[in-house]
Amino acid sequence: MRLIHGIRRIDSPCLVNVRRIDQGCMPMVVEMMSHGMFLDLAHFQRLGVKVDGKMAEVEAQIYRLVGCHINPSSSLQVARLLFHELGLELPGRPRMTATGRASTDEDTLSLIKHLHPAVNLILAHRGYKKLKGTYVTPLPLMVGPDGRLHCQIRLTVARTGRMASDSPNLQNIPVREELGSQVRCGFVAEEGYELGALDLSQIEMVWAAELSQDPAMLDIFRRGLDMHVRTACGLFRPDDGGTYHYDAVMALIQADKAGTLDPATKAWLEDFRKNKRTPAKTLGFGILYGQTAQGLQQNILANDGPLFSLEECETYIDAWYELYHGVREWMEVQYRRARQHGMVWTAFGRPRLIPEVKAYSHSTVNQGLRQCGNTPIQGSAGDHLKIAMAIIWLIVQDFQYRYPDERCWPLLPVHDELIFELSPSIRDDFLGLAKEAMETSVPLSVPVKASVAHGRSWAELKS
DNA sequence: CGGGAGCGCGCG
DNA sequence: AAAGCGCGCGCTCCCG
Repeated sequence: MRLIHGIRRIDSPCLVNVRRIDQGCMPMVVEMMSHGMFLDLAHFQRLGVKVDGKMAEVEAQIYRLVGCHINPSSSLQVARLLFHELGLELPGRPRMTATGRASTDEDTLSLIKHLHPAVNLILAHRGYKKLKGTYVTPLPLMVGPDGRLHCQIRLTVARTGRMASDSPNLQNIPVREELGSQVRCGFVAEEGYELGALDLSQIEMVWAAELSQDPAMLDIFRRGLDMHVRTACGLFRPDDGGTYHYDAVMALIQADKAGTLDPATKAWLEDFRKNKRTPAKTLGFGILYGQTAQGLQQNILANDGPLFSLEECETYIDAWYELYHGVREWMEVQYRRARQHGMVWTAFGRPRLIPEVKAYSHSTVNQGLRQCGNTPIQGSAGDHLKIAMAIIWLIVQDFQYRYPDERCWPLLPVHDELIFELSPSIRDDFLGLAKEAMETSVPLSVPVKASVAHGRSWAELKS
């Protein structure tokens, strides 16, 4: 099978292919950097005042509680305050950083937040300070004379082949938390235009299915099922000992969307989401990263899920690999490949050297093995977006030629999505064609789905 | 005062 | 202890 510009799927290292992929997306990348993103400076101004207010409030509360001024940004001072002066005890073993100092990161502090009100205040302060210092204050200062924010897009820094952004990094603009997503509200289209987004749906899971050719995974994506519900039904048992049935759960989800669910069933569904589907989703992503039982336990907890014992976590990891056994076999192939060749590669032949697999240290070897499992998946998805960009670039040029008075600007790639600034009059046509191009740019064993969104600000692009 | 670890955390 | 992949970056702390 042959893709654009002679790019092809190939199961061996192929630098010619890599050059074709990276050069293919260059025209769009160059244009993205030169357009830049438009900021609503007044919004940032208001947000700054708001965050400053909250930060001052929290500082005062901390002072009132502990009677002295500490710097919540200093992990040393925080550790001294919490663990020595207040004498708070961590459940389980003490958590240390790599250099042997007491850890004070969010996961650690959340374990003791019920022991003293200052803990939550310190976390809150960190959040505000991060928001202010990383986004709200510096970004408006980096706007160019054209009123727009230009980043550098790096094609080759990430060793998986993903793109990266710096000066500033526009690929880590907040979105997950409510207050953080207000930063995205400040990324807007210029007056008279709109932002549009195209997203490769679940692309890493799709590539896991494609690379491993695991039958159960292929079946899920071919039939367009909800993988996490499916996994949850395969892994978990209801308290009454029966089994969850995929079709029954999906029927409830549909009914919930239609708003025709009685309160009791709705509560049951919420419980299923929180305690079954989300943990199954967390587990699935963890698997792609080579996560162990300990990490999984923490992560499910961090995602507001139930506390599983380490034994349970191990059982679930094993059960996941049982459910999708092709993935385990594929990972073994990657390990062997790395030991033999010292490298792994993506579906398009982009190689990554993994010298760690030959190291003496166990932990280093294990780190290398996790990279072996993850790199072809993350990297193939990265190649995939680059190839999609090369093809969508043709559509962009076509629109720019046919509608010289309208705007059709690519602005930013974000790992599995593309952001554009568009005239409303061409928006639907362009996004429709680009969506189709994105879905067909790389033919796989399963359908590739792209999702589309548009709105005045970046915050409205969640589809 | 500039440079560089170390830590922590934002995103996919 | 993060034994979770890939990035970039701000702040603290310490050094020369």
